[in-house]
Amino acid sequence: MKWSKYFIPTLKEVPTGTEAISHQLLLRSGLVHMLTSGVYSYLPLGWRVLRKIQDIIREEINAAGAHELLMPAQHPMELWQKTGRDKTLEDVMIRFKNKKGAAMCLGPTHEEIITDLVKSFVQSYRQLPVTLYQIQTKFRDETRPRFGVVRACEFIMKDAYSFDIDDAGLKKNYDAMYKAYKNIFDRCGLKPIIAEADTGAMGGKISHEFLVPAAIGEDKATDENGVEHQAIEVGHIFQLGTKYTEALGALYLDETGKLQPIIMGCYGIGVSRLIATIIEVHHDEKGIKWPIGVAPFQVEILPLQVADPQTMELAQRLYDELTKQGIDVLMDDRDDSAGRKFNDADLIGIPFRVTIGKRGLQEGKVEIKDRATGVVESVPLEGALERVLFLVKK
RNA sequence: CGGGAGGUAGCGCAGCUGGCUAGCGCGCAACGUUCGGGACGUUGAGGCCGGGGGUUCAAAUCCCCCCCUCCCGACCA
Repeated sequence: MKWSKYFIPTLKEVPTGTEAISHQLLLRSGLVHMLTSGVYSYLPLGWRVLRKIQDIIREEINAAGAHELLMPAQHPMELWQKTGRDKTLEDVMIRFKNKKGAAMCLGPTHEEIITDLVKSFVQSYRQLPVTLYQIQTKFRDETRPRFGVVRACEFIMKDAYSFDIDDAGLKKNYDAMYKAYKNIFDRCGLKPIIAEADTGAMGGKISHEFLVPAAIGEDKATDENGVEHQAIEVGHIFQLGTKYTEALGALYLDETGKLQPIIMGCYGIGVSRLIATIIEVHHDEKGIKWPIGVAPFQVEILPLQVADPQTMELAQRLYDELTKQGIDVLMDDRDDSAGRKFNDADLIGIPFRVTIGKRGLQEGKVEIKDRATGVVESVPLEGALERVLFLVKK
């Protein structure tokens, strides 16, 4: 991607009314734009990051044996009345009446919907277990949205639901998700503290929260040394049991021909919250330092003299070769001052930066900088491609 | 929902004890000079001063009501 043809509206100054570092950097690096409190657009660069995160989630959740689907965002209230959560979640539900006068809401979560769906198709123990998930927008009318996308009124969530014939099956699925979650957060460059937690309005007995220590955390967990941290909840998994399946009549016939309620688990990850959490953990005073797995681009090529044919020819060649190798490359081809291009590069935090300038070219060299470590190396032209490939794949 | 802070150009801000045509920096457009860490000069475009009502010869500025945003707390699947 060429910067001059792309859409990266960076901001030099810290926007008013922002406190959280991640909120400031999300806005300054042109990743998101606020429409109203707690409601955000994801700009091209931010959307790329979200898609990278979603790809990681899909890989790991699929590997845990779950199948992706997509459920509706608008729900009949009738379904929510059956579990009583029309009352317990009343405060956050965005409700409306459709043209026919039916009471509806925008889904704050999907236990009722998935249970109703599974009930329609599953009648026998032979059809179980099954785990389904989606990555979808949730709607919650938060009393107090906070810290940009950390606590938003509209946000992207990965929600998975497992259905089993017994507790042993649930435990197995639960453990598989637990492992998948560890892999996902690890690949996102996060090291969450995993804590047993209250099940709250979700119901069920056992649950674990995945908490990433960060200054703006809304939760507190306690780590293995007994030290309390401020932390952001990025994931939460629940062994729900039969709360929803009994309320909604999701039953199956067991081997003996007896009707039994399906045993359920649910597993959530705040996808859009992750982007902020990653920034909270990976940044410095100059900007974001994306972990390579979620970076919008892996390499930024920064030609300094765009009017110089030799510089641009080399930049273009490197761009083409890296792209051919499947690397996501951003080339800052703007005819702008070196200072601005360097500062923007630091701000948007692409992991590896290749600077091509007259100074280096006279010695037949280009400069490769690792954004995370700050290490700069000067490499000969002919070895540049190999070196970048090595660094990216490491 | 309780408490606090704020709303003036795309962004960051000044002006606010009423008083010239509403300013500054950044950004944006044009031209010229620059060209390895947010360059410089000249010219220019861009404002219902959050909205409504009131006081006054005169309101960004004073009074009343409303809206919006942020922070702390309560709440939080």
